Amino acid sequence: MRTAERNTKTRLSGTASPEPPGVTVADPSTAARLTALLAAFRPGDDALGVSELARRTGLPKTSVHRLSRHLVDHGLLERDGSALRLGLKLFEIGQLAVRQRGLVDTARPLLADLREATHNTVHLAVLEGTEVVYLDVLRGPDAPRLPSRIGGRFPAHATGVGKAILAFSPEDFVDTVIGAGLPRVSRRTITSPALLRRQLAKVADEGTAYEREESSIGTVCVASPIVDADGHAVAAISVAGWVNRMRTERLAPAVRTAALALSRTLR
Amino acid sequence: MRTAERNTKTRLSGTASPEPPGVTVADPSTAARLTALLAAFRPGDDALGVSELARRTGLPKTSVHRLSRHLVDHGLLERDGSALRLGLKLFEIGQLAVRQRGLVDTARPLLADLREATHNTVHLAVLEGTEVVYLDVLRGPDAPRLPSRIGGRFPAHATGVGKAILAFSPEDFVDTVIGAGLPRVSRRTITSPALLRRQLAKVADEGTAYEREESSIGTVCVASPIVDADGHAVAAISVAGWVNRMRTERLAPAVRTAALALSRTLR
DNA sequence: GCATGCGTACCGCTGAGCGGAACACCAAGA
DNA sequence: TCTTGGTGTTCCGCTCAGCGGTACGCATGC
Repeated sequence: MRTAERNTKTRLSGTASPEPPGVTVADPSTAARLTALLAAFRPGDDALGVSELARRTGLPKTSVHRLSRHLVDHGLLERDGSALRLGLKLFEIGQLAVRQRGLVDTARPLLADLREATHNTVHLAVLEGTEVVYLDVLRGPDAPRLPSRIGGRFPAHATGVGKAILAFSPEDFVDTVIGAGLPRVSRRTITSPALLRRQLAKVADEGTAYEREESSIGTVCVASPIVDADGHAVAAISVAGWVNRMRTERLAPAVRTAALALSRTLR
Repeated sequence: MRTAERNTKTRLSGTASPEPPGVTVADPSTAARLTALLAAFRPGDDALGVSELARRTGLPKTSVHRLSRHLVDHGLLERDGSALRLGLKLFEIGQLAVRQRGLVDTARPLLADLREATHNTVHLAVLEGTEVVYLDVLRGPDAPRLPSRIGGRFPAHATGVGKAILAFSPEDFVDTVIGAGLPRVSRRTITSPALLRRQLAKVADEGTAYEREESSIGTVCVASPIVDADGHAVAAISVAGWVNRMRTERLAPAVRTAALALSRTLR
């Protein structure tokens, strides 16, 4: 085997399993190594060194060195001295990735209206696995410091948009998410499968999902799904704000209306 | 040689040059092939088929098939039936790429203020080669249909932000851009090196760059560079609007002020 | 001095990647 | 109906791009 199996020796755990702990790449394909390298960059950090990347990916330092040189040659990475950062080309391609869906462009004006009308932060998100990915975030004028970030991820069950999407997704899909576990994000996060299912049933009935300090203390949110012709959710929008300043029930109709309009436009 | 050299036969040009015309990949490295595949997607198009991708990249259909399967496995591409589109993971990584620079986050509030004050579309862009890449675009309420797009490219010499950056860049850099040619974008695009140099000198003197229907007929724009401690431009911001509705001279101080403030904040 | 971290270079082995050939499929046109 | 030309996909033997251990130069900080 060509993979860096030797790395296990440093953390000598008696794992007989084929996959050592960490983010180590099992798949020896070059594509796997390259994506691992790109995915090694995390929200917080700036430029990373070869050694740090090797540590994160589980690849030999030598390999990281060579691969990164290739990626730099093609603009996917950039050199800053001897450190590496994600290249602008990735940003360009990434923008195309969402634009392809058409969702962002179509939703933009409506989201802007919604922010204007509510003076709060509005979100557009899709489901990816058990998490939501924020495609667009328009911050309100007096918005709280929300954990949501364009391109950022968040556990679906802990967000309004997540619950809105799940409520309009096939049953077995919800099972998968629940089966994967409901990690606690804030003090109020729903971690009980039964409670979640009860809430989702209500959401499916009303068309709007509420979230009260389940993702971060001090904030609440109302969400509603964007559905396709079959009634399945493809995305969701939400309005979020301070728990003591925002009356979620009052904003629900606005969010619901915008979501319905968007669903119709996309059809 | 392993590369798809055979492709030249179809367009049998007597090129003895090592690089056949088109976007064909000369570099036989896997990284090159993978990036070529990702870069094959263009702003307009939605999901692409294997054959189309093979045509665009110059790679054998078989290779595209295999490579794309790998990329799909790792989330960089997604399958839609048998067609392929850019994956959401690329969007996520792409967002990190700009966030790493800190520019976007720092500029956001100021750009929002600028839009609020001017009621026009504001831009944040950096220089990449001979073109500018838009990192952020905040559309004004009564904005014209500008060709600028987040993540989009545009020839530097034909935009306000481009001229602002060039005016505060090392001489030899400007030479390179001019040497690469000044393609005409609109009827009013500056294609004369001498005229461009004269304008850049004025921009360097005043700190603001103007653009009058040089990128698209009907629109004008005022721009000002974000400079580092050495006085070199790292980016630029601009306000753009209708040619007959916007008085660029009047907005110049606002743009200049915002740019200076941003430059100071980033230092 | 001597660790310990870094980024980088050398170089022989080898299997992942390669792509031609052939496949099944689905139109549109004869 | 049988082409013809376009898809996407599978097979399989050859081979060179990628691999990674080893080694080096250079900063750090005991």
